[in-house]
Amino acid sequence: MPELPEIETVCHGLRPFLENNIIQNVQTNRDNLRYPFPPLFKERLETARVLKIERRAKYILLHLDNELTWVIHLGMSGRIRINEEVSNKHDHVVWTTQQDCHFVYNDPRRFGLMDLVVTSKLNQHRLFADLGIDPFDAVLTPEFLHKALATNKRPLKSVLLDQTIIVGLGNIYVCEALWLTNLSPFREANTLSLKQWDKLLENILCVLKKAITAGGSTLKDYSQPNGELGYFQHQFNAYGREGKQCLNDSCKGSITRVVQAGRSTFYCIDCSK
DNA sequence: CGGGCCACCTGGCGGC
DNA sequence: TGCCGCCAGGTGGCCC
Repeated sequence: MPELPEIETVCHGLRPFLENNIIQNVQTNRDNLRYPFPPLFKERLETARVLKIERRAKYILLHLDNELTWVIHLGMSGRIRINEEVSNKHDHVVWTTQQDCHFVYNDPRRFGLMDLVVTSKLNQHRLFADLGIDPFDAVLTPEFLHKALATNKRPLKSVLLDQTIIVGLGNIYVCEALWLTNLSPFREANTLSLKQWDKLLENILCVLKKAITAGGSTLKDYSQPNGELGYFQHQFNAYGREGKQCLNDSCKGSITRVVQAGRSTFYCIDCSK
């Protein structure tokens, strides 16, 4: 479930049950997700208090009172359920708090990861050292993008997916933001005017905000930790709409699916330039 | 070095 | 039914 809006939604759902609470009874049901669990994973988490939960890029950071940060990434299929006692296949990590809340990390494909990192050294950690700018960071401006990509001939689709430039966007929201801006995913980054970067950034922020408000997008399963569905998928204009009519009022075209850098891209050939 | 491709996993779905 | 191929919200290593 994991682009920026979905991670934001998960953080939001976890806070009331985890922040200021003490972790106990951590149980791992296998040795690894994408990577092995770090040494003493269970021991270092148990009795620690969660001070604050925040999102960085598509990572969930749980800052603990023992100078460590619990890093969680949901990969493609990771989910966290709260207070749902039924146990399912692929429930890989289970934990509780002293307040008797019960948490389950479920991840069929195991592209997710968990790690424990010294909080003061987070920025140097290999997962975070090369990350680009968050879309909601004021440092990210049209002027910055225009300048930074002035000689970059890569297609916009791959530039926007590149987490070393802007973080948080994934396949869905890149397709949506480009469609909203009438920009082709094949358009070379260096050919955008400052005005076009301005429009594109505005649409990126707009689509992300709307998706967060909607609780994220749910493609196959529950999105939010409380089991509620995210419902932004009902507002998709491009993603998953192959063969359907373009929703741009002044356009008679339809949405095409192509494979770009190994991933599906949905766009309108007629009105995206 | 930059960038494209493919692997990492499991499951669901459509077609035959 | 059952089997097969394709597809899926991400990342990172390898190879040119």
